Parts: sequence; C-alpha cells; structure tokens
Amino acid sequence: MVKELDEKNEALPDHVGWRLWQASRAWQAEFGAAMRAAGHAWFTEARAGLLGHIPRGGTRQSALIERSATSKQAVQQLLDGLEAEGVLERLPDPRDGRGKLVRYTRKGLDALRDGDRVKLQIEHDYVSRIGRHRFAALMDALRSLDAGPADGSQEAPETK
Amino acid sequence: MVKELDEKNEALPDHVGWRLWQASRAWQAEFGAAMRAAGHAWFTEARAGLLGHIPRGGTRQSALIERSATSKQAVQQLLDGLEAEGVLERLPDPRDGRGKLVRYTRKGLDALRDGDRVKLQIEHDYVSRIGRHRFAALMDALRSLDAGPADGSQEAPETK
DNA sequence: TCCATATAGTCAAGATACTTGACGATAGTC
DNA sequence: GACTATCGTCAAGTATCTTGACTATATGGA
Repeated sequence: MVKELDEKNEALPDHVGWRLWQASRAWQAEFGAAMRAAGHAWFTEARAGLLGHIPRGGTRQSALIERSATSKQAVQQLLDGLEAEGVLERLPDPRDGRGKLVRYTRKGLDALRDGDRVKLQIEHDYVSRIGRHRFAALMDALRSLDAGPADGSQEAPETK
Repeated sequence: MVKELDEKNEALPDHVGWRLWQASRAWQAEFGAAMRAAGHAWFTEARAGLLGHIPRGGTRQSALIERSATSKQAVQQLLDGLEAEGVLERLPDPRDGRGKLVRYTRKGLDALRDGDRVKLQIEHDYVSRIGRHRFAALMDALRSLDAGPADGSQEAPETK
C-alpha cells in the first residue's frame, strides 16, 4: 500500500524533548568512546551517570542515593561494579556506624582527569561547529531550565 | 536534620554533556508520566525512542533499524512488545518478500495524538520558565548541533 | 534506660533493555 | 542454477534497574 511516501523522509520529530535526547545521546556516545579509547574499558553510561554525582572528595553513599534519581539498590549495584573495577572504594563512615563513605581510588582519579580533558575537547568541537554565541546561549538556556522549575521570574542565577 | 559538615555542596558537573543529560532525563520523565497518566500504561522511554523513528504513515522495519542507533535485534524486541500491546502491527511488505511494514494501529495513533498534546504542554511550560527568547535560542542551538557535525561553515568563527 | 521509629546498607529475585551469534528465507546478480 | 547480500527471526547472555525483605545502627522520647 505504501508507495514512496515512506521513503521520502517523512518528518522526524523536532521538539525540545527529541532534540535534547538526540543531543544527549550523541554527547554520551562521543564521550564514552573517547574514554574507552583512553584505556578506561570499564566506562559505561550508567556508571558515568553515577560518577557525575560523586565529587572528587568523595561522598556518603546515602547522599549519593539522594542526588541520583534512582533506587538505593540500583546505586549499590553500580557501586559494587565500580568498586570491583577498582575505580572507587567504600570505607565505613567514622561518624555513623550505619553509613559508608565512597571515595575515588587512584585509578578513579586518573579517569576523572581524562574525563575533564575529553569534555574540553568535545566542548571545543561544539563551539567550532555552532559558534561561540550559540554555544553560550545553549548553556544559558539549559542552566535556566535546571534552575527554575518553580520560579519563573528569575534570570540565570550567579555562576557559582 | 542533616549535619552540614561534609554537605558543603561540592560542585556538581556543569558542562554541556551533563546539562543535556539532565535536561533530557527531566523531559522524558515528565513526558512519560503524563503519557501513563493519560492511560498509555505501556509507555516506556525505550519504546518512545523507537516510536520517534516511526512516521505516522508507517515504515519498513529495515528502515527503522537504520534510523535508530541500535541493533536490529533490539529493534525487533521492542517491536515485539509494541505489537503485543496493540500499538503497532507488522504486515508483509508487498514489494519485498523478505521485508515487513510497521504501522500504527488505532491505539497507536491515539497515543501519538496524546503525545502531541503533552509535548505542547511541556513546551509551553518551558517557555514560561525560561522565556520565549531563551527557548528559541535553545532550539536553534540544538538544531545547529544536529545539522552540522562535519561542516563548521554556518557561522563565522568569530573567535575572540 | 528502654522502646519505638527512622535511617543506612545489603541480599535476593525478577523485569526491561540491549548485545552477540547463528540461522532461514528472499532478492539481486551473473 | 549458483553466489552473495539483505531482511527478519530465534536463542542465549549481560547490564541496568525495580520491588520486597532483612540486619544493624541511630535518634528521640517516655
């Protein structure tokens, strides 16, 4: 029944959600490929998402669970994997007998360093592709979206 | 409540990839929740991602595989699920005995209609949160990123 | 102090999404 | 007809995430 209609580029989505999703996936694919190419074979997107919530100085596991938008069991399983890979280590929290502290190992810190380098490379590439002005506008809009889910009367807050 | 000693807000990421990821996840969570609330209990993010590649007029399964960035087996399994849910149907391609055509059922078209409505609602909310100008700049930047991965001649370099 | 409740983390089982490998069927080409 | 490429399926395994049940420690009264 379908003639060529199907072959002539029927419109693909062009709304914020789709664009954000495509852009996010493209970034992650590029970043992950670069990280694995840099020798961090353990690097996956799910793990990267978790690591993004762990500051360089480490954190308590419970704080990590609050920040990430998943269940504590999911966080735990990702931590198990990262600990087994030698990227992180878990220590008992001296101030709370129930808690544990999550900390980067040397291997983990090395990965963070490489990650920073790759991020800069990708960002530089993006700027060269769409221009400094568009890139700045992109970041501004994304920060504004993140900042004001409930308060629409504010400009972008200070860049702390 | 919380002892503030080690809660001093160690910096969380603030780069393009992170911002895109967070924004994308937020959009998808909102969209998915609205769709499920609208009665489309079968709606998941993975399925939504696939449906995004299926135009209203349907498509060939092989074309779908090319568009989506995963394996043909992953596509097939998602199609199996969507077919079982009655959202899609697969017909033999009259022009190619090997191929199949993927088409929306009535139920699927109803979901598309609700999806369009939800998208507009979310977009309207975004505009009210960050302003028409920022929103337009966001879409412009995202489209530019998608358009020119290899050709940077769209905008003058304007470096510095 | 003792007890009730909340919090931090673990263990176990299952669902979903995705991957690789192997395979049969049809199409296109010679 | 034979060779090769494409289309789709079947099967098995991995990664990620979810729910439910459980232990241990902390906290806040009575």
